[in-house]
Amino acid sequence: MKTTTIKDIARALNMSTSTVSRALRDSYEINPATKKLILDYAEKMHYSPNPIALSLKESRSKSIGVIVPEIANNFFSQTINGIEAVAAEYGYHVVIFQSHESYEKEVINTQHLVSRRVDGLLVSLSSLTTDTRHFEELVERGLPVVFFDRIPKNIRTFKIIADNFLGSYQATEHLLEMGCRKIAHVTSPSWLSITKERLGGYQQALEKFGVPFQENYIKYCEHGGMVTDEIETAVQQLLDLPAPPDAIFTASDRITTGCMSYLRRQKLRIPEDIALVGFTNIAVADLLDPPLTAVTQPAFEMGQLATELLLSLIQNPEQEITNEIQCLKTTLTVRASSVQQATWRPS
Amino acid sequence: MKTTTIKDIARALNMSTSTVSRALRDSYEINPATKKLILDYAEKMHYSPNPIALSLKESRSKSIGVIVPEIANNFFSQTINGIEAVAAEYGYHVVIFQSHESYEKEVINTQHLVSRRVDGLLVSLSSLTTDTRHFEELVERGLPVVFFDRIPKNIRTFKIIADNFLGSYQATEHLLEMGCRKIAHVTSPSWLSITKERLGGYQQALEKFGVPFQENYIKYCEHGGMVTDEIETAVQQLLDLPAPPDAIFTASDRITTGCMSYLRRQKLRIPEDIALVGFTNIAVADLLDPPLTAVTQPAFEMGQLATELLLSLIQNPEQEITNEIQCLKTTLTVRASSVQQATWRPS
DNA sequence: ATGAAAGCGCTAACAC
DNA sequence: GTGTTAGCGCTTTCAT
Repeated sequence: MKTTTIKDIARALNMSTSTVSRALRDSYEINPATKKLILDYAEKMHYSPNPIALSLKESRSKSIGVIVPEIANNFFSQTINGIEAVAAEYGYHVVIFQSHESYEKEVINTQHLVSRRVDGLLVSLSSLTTDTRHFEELVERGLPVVFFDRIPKNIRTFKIIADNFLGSYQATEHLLEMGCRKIAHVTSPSWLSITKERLGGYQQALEKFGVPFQENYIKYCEHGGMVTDEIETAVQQLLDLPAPPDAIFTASDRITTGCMSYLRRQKLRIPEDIALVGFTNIAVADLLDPPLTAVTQPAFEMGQLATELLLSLIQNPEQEITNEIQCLKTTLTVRASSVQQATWRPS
Repeated sequence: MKTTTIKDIARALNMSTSTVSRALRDSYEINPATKKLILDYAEKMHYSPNPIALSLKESRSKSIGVIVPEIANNFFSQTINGIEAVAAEYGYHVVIFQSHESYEKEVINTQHLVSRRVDGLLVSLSSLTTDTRHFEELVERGLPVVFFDRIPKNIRTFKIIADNFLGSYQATEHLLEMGCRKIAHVTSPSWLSITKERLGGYQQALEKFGVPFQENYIKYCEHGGMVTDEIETAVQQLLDLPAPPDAIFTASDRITTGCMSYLRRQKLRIPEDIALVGFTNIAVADLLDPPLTAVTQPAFEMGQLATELLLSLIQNPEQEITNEIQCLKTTLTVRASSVQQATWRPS
């Protein structure tokens, strides 16, 4: 598509490109009459500055890269909404890549984005990422990077997370208050930050209630639930225990729905046979059978905050990183999946 | 972040930039020894070509723009997956904008993407778009544009849709076979292509069964369900009819869940009091209460196909547009929301 | 086999 | 108030 350039305008109006450039940027040095002439002509020709030329000149792309495990996921698509909202406001555009929970894809995505010359990076680690040197190196080379949700240890930069510990504590406490004592936890891989944080909250709640922690009630899904099989195996192993759980606390969108689906296929009644609470942002929690008790994260706000920090880092890369980790509150919404009809009345 | 340029390499190795450039592109004219020297040094310095410089030179950005109503939506996030898969394969990156079902935002997004110099555009119209001149003009100016799902009339370019007519026909036929005779249809605004196509299939099924079409069983949601209120008003109006419907056929993710949620709050039993079938790609249809009968679109494939056509158009803008509209098959999955227990047995 | 120079679109330092 | 020029990183034509 042929587009008008400053040069075209200059030639048509018989002046130099710098005059045109200055007029378009509304410089005070340009004669108002000339300015009007140029502006009118530019308007007429649909002139719009070429951002690529500008990027080249100013060696910045005005774009930020985002790497998430997957887009088709309530939590991440909500986060992306927040990211886009802030980015757009500051004139940045957003290039999104998916790791599909694969370490290799994450590394390749990173290389792509760097070679694309994004001005900064927003990352939530894939479930199979244990080695984060590909990011460390970038941070050392001075590229602004902000992590959210699944964050690395030992990389000194901003990180935004939900209060996974407290969210998980509250969910577990709720199950305990409902009378459950054999609470299983089906979660993401053990090495992920969110896994550790959530496991911590779970343990602390147990402790408060004097319920001993049992290792075999914890099941890790390596692929974060991307592989249906791993969820079903985990749940079946739980059901096969000598003392099968009376409740399951699940740690992500996919694990939660996968788990619920499997329990139903096994004809287990929720919550009568087994209670269920999910750490999930699924949109239709109250339309499920039964309505699902859920801990939700402020996904949109997390995306916003992460982007604001990234942009501030882009504008001032030398700034001191205080408040390295910021924690946003989760919300526990109690629904029927964790509450025996007899004992429960809506508040 | 300081990156290595061809110039840096040239200076370091004491040769000209053209030699370096040629070596990096593996030109036959370069002495193998020199070539190796350059390649090794480039490797060592993490050289990667600056795509911005390339874009400027070749006046193409190797990026495509996508405008969808919203990302946090099963259908569109699945489509985007398909888009990204194909784009990545061809070395293109994808810039996504959301219209949030607003005509004004759609126009602004379009301008943004054009001024960003995307090489092509992939669009699904917002529910409030009745005037498509902003796209017509681009197509006339020679920008490759491909539409999917919600497509305009009278713009001569490729369009990908699901077989909305047949999908809708089958859904309605199924309800009729289940014995429903008062079938309401809650759908998107009347002017959208998908609305017309789906209404057409609905009508044809009624006709086949000799059931008269009743205008007051059709409810349009102007904002495509983005506003919860419009859905609830629509459903309530249906329930208030002298002969309230015995079934509702809903036309999108949001309308479907909004409708289901309202019916439940009104303590209507599905399907005993009223059957429900949704034209929706919601992931957890079988976990809902009751499991939801749904017509699903091949969203991923639609994204793939649309992108392939767009890229072909980018590579050859002058090509003749044959097969202007391509139609992919939908799938009807029957679940409990449309089937009385007594009469139904799982196949 | 290698180098010099122009040009992609734009800005800004430096003339005049 | 306006023009000339160099340069952002890269490719490519035209020398040599």
